[in-house]
Amino acid sequence: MSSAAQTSPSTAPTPSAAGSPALAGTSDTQGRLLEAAAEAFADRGFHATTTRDIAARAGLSPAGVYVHFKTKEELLYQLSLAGHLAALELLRSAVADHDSPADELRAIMTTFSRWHAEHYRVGRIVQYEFGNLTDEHRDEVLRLRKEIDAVARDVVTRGVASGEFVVGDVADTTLALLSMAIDVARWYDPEIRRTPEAIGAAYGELGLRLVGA
Amino acid sequence: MSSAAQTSPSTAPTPSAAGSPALAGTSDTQGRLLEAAAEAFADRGFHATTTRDIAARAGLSPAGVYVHFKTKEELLYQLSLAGHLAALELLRSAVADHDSPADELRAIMTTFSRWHAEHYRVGRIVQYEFGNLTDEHRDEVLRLRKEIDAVARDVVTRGVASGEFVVGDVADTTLALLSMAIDVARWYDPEIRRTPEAIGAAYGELGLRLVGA
DNA sequence: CCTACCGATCGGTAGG
DNA sequence: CCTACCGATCGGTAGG
Repeated sequence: MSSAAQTSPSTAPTPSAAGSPALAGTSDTQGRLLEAAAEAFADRGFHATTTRDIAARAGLSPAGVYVHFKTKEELLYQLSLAGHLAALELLRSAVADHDSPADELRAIMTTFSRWHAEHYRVGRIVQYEFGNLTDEHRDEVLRLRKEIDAVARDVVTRGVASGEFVVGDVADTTLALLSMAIDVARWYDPEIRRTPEAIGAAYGELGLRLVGA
Repeated sequence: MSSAAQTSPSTAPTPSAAGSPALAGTSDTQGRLLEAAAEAFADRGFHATTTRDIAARAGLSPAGVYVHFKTKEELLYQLSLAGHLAALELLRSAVADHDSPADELRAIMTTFSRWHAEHYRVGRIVQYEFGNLTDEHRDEVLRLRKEIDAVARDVVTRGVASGEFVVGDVADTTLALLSMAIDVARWYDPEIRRTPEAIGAAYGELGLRLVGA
């Protein structure tokens, strides 16, 4: 239900800048800054967002950002990391909760596309602001992206092996499946009448069609 | 073969800033500026690109951009407009060249995904820099986007009517079809071994699967 | 967490 | 199409 990665519930007053990438309903200043940055980065993009804008949205002075984060990129990194971790965890849970490739694939597509609708701001940051990370941070996040791909590819591979799926090419098909769900973050708008749940359900079925199941 | 919209082959020396959004292999200064801007906008994004960088790539002084374009956004607009026109023309031709919904859909998916690979820079500008246009320019381009959607939706609608296609929901399915092709611009990298042609062929078949044909 | 501020850069213009 | 430049803004820091 939450977009957050697992957060150690440290009530200890550790003001470390490497703090938890909570993002959920936190009301502490660090969480407010992350939420403000998520909104701004998703709406205007990383470079078009000023640290002053983030600070203002969080109710701080222009320099208030730097009390909690070393750089503007650090804010992007925390959001990107938390988003990737959440997405990976979501896919892994979807697979773990089912026991045939078809059910797993439906669950993956349902949960992944729904997530990109519900959390379309973080989704956009994950998918489109990736290139603005530092080299080190990009490399780290890239590892998570490969894990996400691997989870999906594994389901398709097993479905083909069991004869449940018939596909032309596993890699092509996996990529197209993920594309459908990822692109939701681009076109989703909270104003539209389709709910994230309905989108998830539709994409679960579309995913099965793509593998001939 | 070309990414350009129809260009009046004006050899007349009209140095108008409203000149042709050629983008093809033009070697005139305006074309060089557009190509330089396309590279920079696609690689770093609109806001992260400086007019000085564009000018340098085109071999001009820092202020050289303003000889040909009123603002940095004007450059983005010309690229976005030309890209949308090219994409729309491509889809219309694909439909015109075939005479059953299945063949039309395969052609649409093949050409659209191939185009997003071959012209992934312009594709990224079209899909992801859209929000950086001025209100007027965004409205104008939005009309083209709706026409693009309409071409695809019409093919799906006719396929359902003729019984060739079986889909859950026409709008959902159309959106998912376009998503697959559009997302190519996000992940495509000229370094990979898959060619734009191979991607097009694969996506043509994937599109048919999605409509149960 | 704030005030005050700096150095750098940027889009755009003046005036050839 | 260039040189020279301006006004504004921005990320980040000093020093409380």
